[in-house]
Amino acid sequence: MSDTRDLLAGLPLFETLNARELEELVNVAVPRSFDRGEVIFQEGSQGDVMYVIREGRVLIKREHAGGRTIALTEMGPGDLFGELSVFDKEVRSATVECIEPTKVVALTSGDVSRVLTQSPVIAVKLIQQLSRRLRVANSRIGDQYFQSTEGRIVNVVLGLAEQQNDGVVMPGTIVRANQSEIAQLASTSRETVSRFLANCQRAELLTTYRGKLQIRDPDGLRRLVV
Amino acid sequence: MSDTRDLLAGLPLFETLNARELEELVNVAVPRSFDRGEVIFQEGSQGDVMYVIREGRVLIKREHAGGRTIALTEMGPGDLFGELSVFDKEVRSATVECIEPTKVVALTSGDVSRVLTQSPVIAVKLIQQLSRRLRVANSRIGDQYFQSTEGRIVNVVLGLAEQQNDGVVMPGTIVRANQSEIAQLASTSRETVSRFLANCQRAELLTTYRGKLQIRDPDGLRRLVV
DNA sequence: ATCTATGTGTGATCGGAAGCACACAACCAC
DNA sequence: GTGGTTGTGTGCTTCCGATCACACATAGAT
Repeated sequence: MSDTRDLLAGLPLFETLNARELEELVNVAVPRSFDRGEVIFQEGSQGDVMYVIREGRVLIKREHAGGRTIALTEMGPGDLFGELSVFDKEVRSATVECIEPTKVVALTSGDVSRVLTQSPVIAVKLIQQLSRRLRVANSRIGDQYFQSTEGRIVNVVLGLAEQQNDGVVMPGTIVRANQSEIAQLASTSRETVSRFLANCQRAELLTTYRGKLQIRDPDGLRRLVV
Repeated sequence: MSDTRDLLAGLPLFETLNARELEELVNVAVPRSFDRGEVIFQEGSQGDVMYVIREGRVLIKREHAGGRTIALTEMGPGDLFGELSVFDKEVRSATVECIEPTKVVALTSGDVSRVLTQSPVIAVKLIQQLSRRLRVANSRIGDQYFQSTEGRIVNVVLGLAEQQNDGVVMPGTIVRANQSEIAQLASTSRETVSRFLANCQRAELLTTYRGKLQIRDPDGLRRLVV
């Protein structure tokens, strides 16, 4: 599978591997496909496989008795998930659900640790990546308290916009996401998202469609976040 | 400084170092002392030094325009903080304030990375530790949404109780913390903590003092968290 | 064309907790 | 002692946003 090799070679994490090491990894990587709505793994379950997204989008979420759900983050092509359980052998800390038809390659714990212990460079890269994730998580903990609900929704929308468009957000940028998705990422209710987006539309900050929206005035939106 | 060696040798992170490597680290470690209320470093500032707590307690916090403050976590003897900036070279993501007279040893970025690249075992340990921190952070993001304010306060109190008493919480266990500290850790207001603790006292779940409290009925408290 | 699933708009209600404003209590220094 | 600082208890008001309960709009399937 030469596209698996391209995928893995393209990850910052593995870019320092030499051809032979890379080939080893490619040989053990298992490609898998999922439909929209399918769950790749469930919070609380056992598992020591990590995944790299080849195409599609997934939502990393946590659920709670009573049907309440929040999403920790959304991931797309090139993103890596499921590593936590690989490293610390604990059960899955979140559920991963595909919000589009999604293709991934799976790497098992054993395969990864072999590469890891052989290559300190990769270990250091991983440490950096985890550090960054920790920063993001901490910053969200702060935001949940500091920001109003509307501020959080704006953050989510702009965040998705960046993520889905290589970091560039300008008037006209499209964001693929429905209201429930935004609500879960902003830890609020779908109704509140609906009302707020309607207001933004009236204020000509953005235009809404079914399942996506278009940013009209990025700076205007940013100004809503204190 | 032989107690610095004992401190570092006692950390899970460094336990696999051999005598010579350990000695190297001890030689470059700089001991420092802070008073209660002093700030070790501030969110947003530059810095690539990490610290190991020898004695005392610190609060890792984030502040926001308008005086609102939350605490991400409390740390005590043996705990490590400030590593994020060491690994990813970004500015400090949080402020660290001493809530007791505190002694630490400081390790600079250079010293740490030398050890790190030499010893893949330590790198892997670090990855595990960061993974665990990430889990905790994610779980708090969930809790902020899933739990009621009272549930969060209970979680904080029980969490502190464990942390300060080697993981053991039983009737009679003492927790050192004032209401503001608890409020910041639970992201709520001091008044709400006061009211709730008063209720708990009436329900004979715990007894409050000035700056500390005593757990009377751990299970009764746990039952308040759904 | 019709049916079903999926996504959206909006009113009405209602409770929880933040925020303000105090009084009071305990500890510290000198 | 006497004051200053730090910690605590509690009433009152206000308001944000969750929740319930709908109607409606659009997309796909057959």
